[in-house]
Amino acid sequence: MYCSCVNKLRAERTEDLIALLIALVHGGRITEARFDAALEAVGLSLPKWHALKQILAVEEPPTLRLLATQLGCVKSNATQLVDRLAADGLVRRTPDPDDRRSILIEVTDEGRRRYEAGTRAIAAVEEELLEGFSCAERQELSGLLRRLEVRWG
Amino acid sequence: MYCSCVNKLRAERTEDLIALLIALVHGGRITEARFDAALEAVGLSLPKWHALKQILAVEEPPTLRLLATQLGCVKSNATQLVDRLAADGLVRRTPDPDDRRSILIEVTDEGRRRYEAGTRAIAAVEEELLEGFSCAERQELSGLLRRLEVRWG
DNA sequence: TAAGATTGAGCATTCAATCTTG
DNA sequence: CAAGATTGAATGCTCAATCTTA
Repeated sequence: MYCSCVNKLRAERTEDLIALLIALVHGGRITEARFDAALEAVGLSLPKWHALKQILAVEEPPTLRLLATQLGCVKSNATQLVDRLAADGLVRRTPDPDDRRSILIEVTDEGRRRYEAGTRAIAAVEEELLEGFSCAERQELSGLLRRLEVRWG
Repeated sequence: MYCSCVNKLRAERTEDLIALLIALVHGGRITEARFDAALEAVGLSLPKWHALKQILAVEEPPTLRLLATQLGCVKSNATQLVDRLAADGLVRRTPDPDDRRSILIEVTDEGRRRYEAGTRAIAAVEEELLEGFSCAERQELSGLLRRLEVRWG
């Protein structure tokens, strides 16, 4: 018997499980909201910051296809995210000289400045959010989340 | 010194923190996606199921205002969620006899059946998602998430 | 036909403005 | 004017269909 929970009544146990996973969804959402609030001060959002991070992470300007893969989303989402970033003047679309079907995404100077300011804003919020957690607890949480992602991601 | 992490280089430590919190956001998202996939089979989504749960949780049909409070969202979101639920025939708007500004939200018979089917679908997915986690680990994760919510929520 | 990108429709969410009623 | 509800615009995401190029 792998878990002593089975001694509980079935209904209670189900409630506990729902509570646990709903808490995980909720925890993710409030974390995202905190990041967004911090990034708003520099004119970014978490998806926008994350996209800039991925574009800057590769040597050559990535295609939309590659960006979507890096972000773990569908192509059309990357298209629209780049639309919004371009409207903000943070990225630029350039044609791919090697394949006329593709376009390459470049980060502008302003985009790079914004990304760096965003990274500082994020770091500050992280300190605040994890303030009450010991190193062991952080590693525990990190390990559990990593296992979730490996199993389900 | 509350955490041995401080011995790491600043840059590495920041990366670890980002990784942890991004993992939390990601874990919440993939959990939500799994719930949504399971609920799709019964014609629901996680927000719709959650709304039905909250409406059924109170004695008297709640106002939109109360529903928004229960769901932890703004009024306009509750309005539109109820729009979609009503379009599906799962809830019904009725005027509040005590205050002509308010409307009350009632769950239809079909709505109640859908909610119960959704609850069974969710329970099945939960078993699957938490299969590899011991009771102690579940309690650990639950406790950490609860502390996050208390501190940030 | 395949692949890269875009567009259109829909869900879920927020904020700001508005309309009705208290 | 306050409060309840709605509407419109925006962000962010999905899927299905389309357009262009390989």
